[in-house]
Amino acid sequence: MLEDPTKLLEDLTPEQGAAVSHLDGPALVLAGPGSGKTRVITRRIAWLVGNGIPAWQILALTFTNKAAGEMRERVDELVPETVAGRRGLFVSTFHAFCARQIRMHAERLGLDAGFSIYSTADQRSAMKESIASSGLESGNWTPASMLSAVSDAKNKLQTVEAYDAEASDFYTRTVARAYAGYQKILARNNAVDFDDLLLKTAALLRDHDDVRSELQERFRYVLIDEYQDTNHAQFVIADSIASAHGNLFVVGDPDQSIYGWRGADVGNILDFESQYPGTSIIALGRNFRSTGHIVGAAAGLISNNRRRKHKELHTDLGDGEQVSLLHCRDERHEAEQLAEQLRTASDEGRDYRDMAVLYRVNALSRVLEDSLRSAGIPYVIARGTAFFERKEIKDVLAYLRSLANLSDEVALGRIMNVPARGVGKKTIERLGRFAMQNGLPLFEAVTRVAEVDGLGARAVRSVGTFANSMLRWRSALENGHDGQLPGFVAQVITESGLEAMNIGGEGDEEQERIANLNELVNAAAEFQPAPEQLVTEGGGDPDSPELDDVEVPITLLDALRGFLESVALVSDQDVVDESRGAVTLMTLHAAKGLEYEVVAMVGLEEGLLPHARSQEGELELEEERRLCYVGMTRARRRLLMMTAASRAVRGVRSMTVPSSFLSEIPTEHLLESGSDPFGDANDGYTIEYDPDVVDEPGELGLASRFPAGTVVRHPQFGMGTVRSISPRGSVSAARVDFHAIGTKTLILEYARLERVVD
DNA sequence: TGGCCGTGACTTTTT
DNA sequence: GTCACGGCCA
Repeated sequence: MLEDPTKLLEDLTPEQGAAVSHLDGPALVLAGPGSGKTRVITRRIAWLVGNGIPAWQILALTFTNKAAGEMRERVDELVPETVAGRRGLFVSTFHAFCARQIRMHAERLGLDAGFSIYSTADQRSAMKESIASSGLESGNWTPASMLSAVSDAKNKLQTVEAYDAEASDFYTRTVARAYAGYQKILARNNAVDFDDLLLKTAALLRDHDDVRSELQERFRYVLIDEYQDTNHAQFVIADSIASAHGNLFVVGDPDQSIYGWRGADVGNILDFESQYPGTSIIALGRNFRSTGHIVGAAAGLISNNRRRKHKELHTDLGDGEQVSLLHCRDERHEAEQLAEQLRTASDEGRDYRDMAVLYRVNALSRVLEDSLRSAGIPYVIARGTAFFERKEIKDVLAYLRSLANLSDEVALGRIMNVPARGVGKKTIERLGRFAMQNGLPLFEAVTRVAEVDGLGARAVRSVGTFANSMLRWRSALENGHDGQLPGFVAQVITESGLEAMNIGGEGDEEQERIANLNELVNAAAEFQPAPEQLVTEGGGDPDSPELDDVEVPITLLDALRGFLESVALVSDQDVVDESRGAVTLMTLHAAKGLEYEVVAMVGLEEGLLPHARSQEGELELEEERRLCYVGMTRARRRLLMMTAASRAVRGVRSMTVPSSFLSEIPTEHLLESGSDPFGDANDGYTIEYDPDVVDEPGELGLASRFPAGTVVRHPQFGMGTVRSISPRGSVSAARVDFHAIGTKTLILEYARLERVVD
């Protein structure tokens, strides 16, 4: 193919071709759903290589490992690695790219190369500690809210100092203190969080001319996928690398911007033109994915957004099926109907792997799983991090992380007494005090446990044994090579006693835990550093036309660090695997960039989509609408949208209102069916609810169910009479006279009050 | 010290 | 309905 690069353009539309063959200067590709965005990027890479640009000068950035992997694969198909100038292509996620830069220049950022990347759970515990030690004890400051404020700041590249300088009111002053304490803890543990990866890379590029010019020199061509979801930090990083040569090629769709809450700035794509004068703009409006009714329905919906660039969408694939809008009685009914629909599609000859079920919140998956399981329909849930959040896996990872980064006291604290070895809170406290008093890292105190005062003989012996194991493993890491990684992981699992601890019983859970531990060893065996990690160590000399074919040997310690990094940066999408022959269940967010023959969206109700937490402002509402749009446009041939007339949330059942988005879809594209719980009930089920509830849909339902005078029963307080009901924010407070204990105020939504019928 | 149990708190989306 | 934490008992 490469002998004649123009062949790369043959089966493309003129617009696609223009994008692919764009050579120098900034370019913005506005790519509607299904318009061949990935195709354009991969062809373009091949085109550049075919036109004499060495692949190692090309940097392609994505948001998920899955997208990066697919891009690599598809480029391989177009231009095999054996072709001259093809080696060294750098395709990576933003976060992995940044992690690598930080690893290479760790010392300049005050880090050790073995730094840990903190997971959400680690972040929370660090923030908790920060809040506690900053004396912010009054309960109003939750770690979650502080972390989100800190994350916002970091995404805007505000360091502690910058944030502090601007903090003027009580709230921001408080955040500033929590932020400062939090960063101190991260530094002490030689750790960074997700946002730091971006922030520190941006700082590295800003403050170190040599690093910046090296990257600028090497990466003459920068391509970015899903540009609408970049935040300010990512913009600065990309801009800083691409500014020297100006070859910044971005692809995205403002209508699919769904990460505003995470700091993504649609302004990056909307203002691209003015940021980069001379930008070539190419709009891809033809949809190759979906049939007419699906495209029409989605286009009708998104046209309700006021803040957008108008864009025509069209398809040549014919009208196809109308979008089915199916109303169900409740979430169980919805789940059963879903299973039935999937079964029908399968009976029609469609493969389960070509079907996906999308929902707004993860909590919805449970009832769907139950139903699919009992219907015998194979399914997988796309939750990339779920595996690594299991306790037995977290334990092993804490060992590994602690070994990779001896300063990581969060990890060390987790494992000192796991499996239980008689090292309790007191012992850990004394070790900590000893470390503090002598200005030592905690790990040092552990290895010198004999010097610590006040410990019992048993504790000294246990800690000593633990310390010896750690030192032994650590020296194995330093002396080993990368091929030993799976063996090493297995060794730690066994010798630490974690294996014995989990072998305990015979139940399904125990079996599963052991299987998971084995799975982790497999993951280590499958782990390979991304190809680009192997190539450039020193060989990345921008003047060398071709990189060495020699792969630099990697030590076991480096391999472990790479493995832990890949574990820290998995996304939900990364575990989506079409080859499993199963229906994929995932959130709407995780579905971005994917496509399926049959797509079902469930829970299309007010409060869920749009989500209650985003109904305050017009901006948030528009993002919810885009989210709905993203979901709908994942479907190639059949789109099924479902509602439940009543839904139990946190154990409380209430009537729902269909999503307002549904009424924004032009009716000619819709085929509405299903039961109307308020109409006649001869459609196969009977109404099983209290008439009081049915009369009052929505959140009023619960309050109206317990008017003053209602006799109720509470699981703890026994029988009582409702005295009054008053709204309290989004919930209702009830004052109840309990016969046994007197008057109490309860939140209706949480108290499990039962109406007692007399 | 460790494990169990009860209570209370909370519940969007994620690299 | 789920999880985390604190208190209590062995």
